[in-house]
Amino acid sequence: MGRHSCCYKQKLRKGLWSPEEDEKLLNYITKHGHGCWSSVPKLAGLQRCGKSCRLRWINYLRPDLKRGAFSQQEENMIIELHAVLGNRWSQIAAQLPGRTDNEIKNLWNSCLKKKLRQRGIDPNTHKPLSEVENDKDMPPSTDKSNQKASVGSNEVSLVDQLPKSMPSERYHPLEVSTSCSTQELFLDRFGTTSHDNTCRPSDVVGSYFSFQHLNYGTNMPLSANPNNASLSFIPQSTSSELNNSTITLQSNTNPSISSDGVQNWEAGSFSNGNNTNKNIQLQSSTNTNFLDNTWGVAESMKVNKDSQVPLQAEQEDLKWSEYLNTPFILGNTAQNQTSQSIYSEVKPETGFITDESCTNWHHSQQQTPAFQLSDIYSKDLQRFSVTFGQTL
DNA sequence: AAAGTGGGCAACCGCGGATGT
DNA sequence: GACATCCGCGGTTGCCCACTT
Repeated sequence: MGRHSCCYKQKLRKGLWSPEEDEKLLNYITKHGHGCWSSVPKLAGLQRCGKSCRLRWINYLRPDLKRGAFSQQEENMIIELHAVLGNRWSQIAAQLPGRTDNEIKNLWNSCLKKKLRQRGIDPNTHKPLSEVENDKDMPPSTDKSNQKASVGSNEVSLVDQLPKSMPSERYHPLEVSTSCSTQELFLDRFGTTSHDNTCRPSDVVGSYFSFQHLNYGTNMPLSANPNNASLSFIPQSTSSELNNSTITLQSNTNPSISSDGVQNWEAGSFSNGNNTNKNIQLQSSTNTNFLDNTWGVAESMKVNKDSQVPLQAEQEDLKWSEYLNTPFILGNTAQNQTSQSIYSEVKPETGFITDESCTNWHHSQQQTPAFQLSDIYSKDLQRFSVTFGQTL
């Protein structure tokens, strides 16, 4: 495992950058691009190592950086993403245009962690502190789902290849048993193209993919249909014309993979009454990603006007923005759900509602241990949505 | 006014993955 | 396959500054 040879060299400046150094680096990269970072300091006339130059560029000099304090939406977004991704700062930063991983990491460590604790939420697990304390009291053997929680992450296990026919009533969080976390599951299944056919997304989505609503300040109705291996986005039925609106992520057997390694997922049958069969190209790339184009969950998320999501009518845009700022809900009865953020007020989460078409695993709020289920499923969904976008 | 303290931030360090030879 | 190099990431450190005593 090699290290930067420049790291061993002496006479290299360390510490804060001077304005002159900034100017040199900025001028050089503006004119020539960074190319090989190890050669940048020499060519730019800097007494720095390449790593230092790269860091300075990424965290400070890059022209697309957004300056200033984080907005509330951005903070919410970070919290939500952290709940999904854990300390994967670079992936979180990828969802926040103009923000760097370092910036987000600092914000988290200095500010957001504190805020969450003040609100009674454990920043590592994103669960209420009381619940976390209870978990600690429990013997390890009684809660396998928590054993996999990694340091600094809230990773929660997911059903691993549950049979399609498994009755939903039997599904209980404590029975969730996996050899890997949800995130790992998706990373494992989606993150590489080298897997054999048993590791396609359809296995996950189609076999037994469960979602529910997560009150992180977003309201994202989705459903999974285990019968046709599809993940559906069901806009909140705030108006009659949207009642039938769905975006179905067709889990094709073989998602197309472009030459740059980006897997392309076609969303079939996006319709809102007036517009049918609109295809949504779901790509995981820095420019167009799952969250950006499909269910960006915060107002601050840019709406890529070039995206292939065909938002034609202004009214439609408005409704989309509503969806993007409301919690994950399964089904189209989301208007009954309170959309208060868990981070605004700690309260037991309500159950989740599935799309009516998904009768195989329909859960009603009355008949399930909704809080536990929702706690797990919602995070699974968010992990899926983000991981889907980030790691394909 | 000086010293102490804590928070925020920029930068460094060390590691692992990817790639080239 | 072994090794070297580069890149990127996450954890940590240390400086700066505002605030308090």
